[in-house]
Amino acid sequence: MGRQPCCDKLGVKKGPWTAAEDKKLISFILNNGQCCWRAVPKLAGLSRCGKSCRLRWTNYLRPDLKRGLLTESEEQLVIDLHARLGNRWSKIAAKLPGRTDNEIKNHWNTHIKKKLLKMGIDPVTHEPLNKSCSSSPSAPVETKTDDSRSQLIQVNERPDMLQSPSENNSSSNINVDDQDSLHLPSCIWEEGDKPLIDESWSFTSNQEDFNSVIGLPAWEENCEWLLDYQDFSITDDFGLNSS
DNA sequence: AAAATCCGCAACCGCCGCAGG
DNA sequence: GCCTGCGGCGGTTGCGGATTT
Repeated sequence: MGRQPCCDKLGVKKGPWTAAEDKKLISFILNNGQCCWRAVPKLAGLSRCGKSCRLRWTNYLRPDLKRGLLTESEEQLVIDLHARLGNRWSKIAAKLPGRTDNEIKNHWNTHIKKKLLKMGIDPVTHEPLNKSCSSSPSAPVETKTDDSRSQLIQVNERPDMLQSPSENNSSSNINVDDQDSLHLPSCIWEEGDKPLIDESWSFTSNQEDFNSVIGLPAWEENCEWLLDYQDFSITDDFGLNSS
C-alpha cells in the first residue's frame, strides 16, 4: 500500500538492449551495487522496467557469466539435476557456476530435449521411452539402444557416479579432457542448495573485492566481449562508435 | 541466388512467495 | 491479519541468423 507499481508500463522501453543501455546499467551497478531493482532504471537513467534491468544483468551482463555452449560435463550435470529437480532451472543453475537459469532452460529446450528423445529417453520422466510410454503416450517410441544412452541411464540411476567426475570417467560420458568437469566439486550432491560459488556477490563498489570473492580477473578483462559488442553496434545513443 | 524453413537465444509475461506497511 | 509491491521463477514468444531447398 502506498507503494508505486514496479513500472508504469507507459514510457517503458522494451525489446533488445542497446550497447548504451548496457553501459549505463553496468556502470550503475559497478558504482552502486545491486540494490533496489525498481530504483535502478531511474537512477541509471534508463527507460526500462526494473525487472528488465535485473534480467539483463543476471542473464547477460554479469561479469562472472560463462559464455558459449554448455560443455559435455555441464550438459550431463543438467540432465542429472533435471531428473532430480525437474524444471527448477534456478536450482539447477545454482549448481553450475557462471550459467544462468535462462541459459540452461534454453539449452534444455533446444538441445538436450532432442538429444534425449533421440536416445529414446523421455526428457520429462528420464525413463526410456518404451518404458514410460504409458505416462506420455504421444511421445515417439524408439527402441534403439546405444552406448551413450546406456551411459546416461547409468548415471541417472546412480548419481553417486557423478560425485567426482574425474574419478568416474570410465563409467559415465563425462569428458575428462574437459577442464570444466574438473571444476565441479562433489559437494553439489550434498543436501541443501549450496551454490558452487558464493552468490552473495552483490558487491558494492570495490570491483577488486568482488573479483577476489568470485575469483575473477579484472572487470575490464572480463568484459572484452562487451567492447566487441559495442564494435558491432557501430553507433548508439552515447555516440560510442567503434574506435 | 532467392525463398523457405529451421534453430537458438534474448527478452517478455504472468504467476508466486515473501516481506513491509 | 490483510493488502500490496518486489524480486524471483518458469513458460513462452519473436526476432535474427543459419541452413536447406
